[in-house]
Amino acid sequence: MAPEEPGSTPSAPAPDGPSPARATPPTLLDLSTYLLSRTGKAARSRLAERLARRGLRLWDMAVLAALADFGPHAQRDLVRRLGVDASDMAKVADQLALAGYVERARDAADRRRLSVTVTEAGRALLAELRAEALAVQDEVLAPLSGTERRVLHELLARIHAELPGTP
Amino acid sequence: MAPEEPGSTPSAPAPDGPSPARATPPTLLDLSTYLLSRTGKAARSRLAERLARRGLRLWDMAVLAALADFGPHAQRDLVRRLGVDASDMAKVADQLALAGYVERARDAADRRRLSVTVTEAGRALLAELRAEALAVQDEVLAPLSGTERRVLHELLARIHAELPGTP
DNA sequence: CGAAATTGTGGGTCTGAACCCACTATAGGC
DNA sequence: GCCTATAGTGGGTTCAGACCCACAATTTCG
Repeated sequence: MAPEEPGSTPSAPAPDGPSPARATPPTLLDLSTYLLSRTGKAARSRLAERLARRGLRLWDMAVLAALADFGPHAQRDLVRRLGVDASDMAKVADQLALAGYVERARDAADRRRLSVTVTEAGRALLAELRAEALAVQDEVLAPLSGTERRVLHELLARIHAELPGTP
Repeated sequence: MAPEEPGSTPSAPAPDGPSPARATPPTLLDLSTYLLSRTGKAARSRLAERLARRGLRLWDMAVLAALADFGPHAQRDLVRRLGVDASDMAKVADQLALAGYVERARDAADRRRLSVTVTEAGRALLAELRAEALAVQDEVLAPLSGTERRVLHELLARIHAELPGTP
């Protein structure tokens, strides 16, 4: 299991890297679980940070995307599609409506329902957010070639498709 | 931009999937950022949940791995290597020592330093945790073949290597 | 009609992660 | 010997995410 390596005693300047003893344990690097978790976290936090600068959260983007892709939803359908808590969705929708990115209207057929629709401003915002996400992607995937990025995307898509959403 | 699709009105039973209107917005699925974030989160939370059943956190595993891979560390070196807050590391080390997975001893040369060493119990635990991580990996990467998993691992490793740790 | 279920909302809690400061003990420069 | 820097610790705060309950308005079922 090769447990013996100096590292703590800097007597032998191991050819590991520039800084001393900063390397991640191989036991962790061997785990795809670990790499996936780490890179995923990097991607998420970078995007979240960019959205935060606009006063937005990741859920805001998800809601806009759902509305732009699939058309108007009742709030409960957004809840089902995105797997958020209904109460949290109410808050997100409220914020987005206040900022003018979506419009809410009582459904005439069932007046309990609130039908949510993207506005033009919402679509424009979504386009910008998409650009931000692509920028982050470019940062994170910097070491990969175009082909490699496509391969990665395809593999991740297959994994994602099989993940239990909230069934 | 193909914004028009029924989805909300279940008049047309689109051949999307079994459950109605549960599909993730393509705008999100197109982003490798999103897929990376989602799959990474799935991996991390699954592993975290397994560790929690043993009363452990992810950091415990990271510390054990560092000690097993690189030998004894002063606490401050663990802090540097893993990028944790010194105060938090103190707590983790304390827990691990209490449970008998590591031993702490004052460094004779510099009596401010606490030298942390894995015990046999610690190594045994790490082996079990590694097995748990591999089990999670098998769950998450289920849709991929062996070759594909190797490709994915290699791509992720390259990405991870270029991520700014905390320099 | 009356009872039961559903939709949206407001106001919480609980958890983990990350961070920060004050303090003690020790070391090292001068 | 003094003065500054460093190692570890204890006791916090802050923040986001997920969750949960009680409630009003409304629909639907018996």
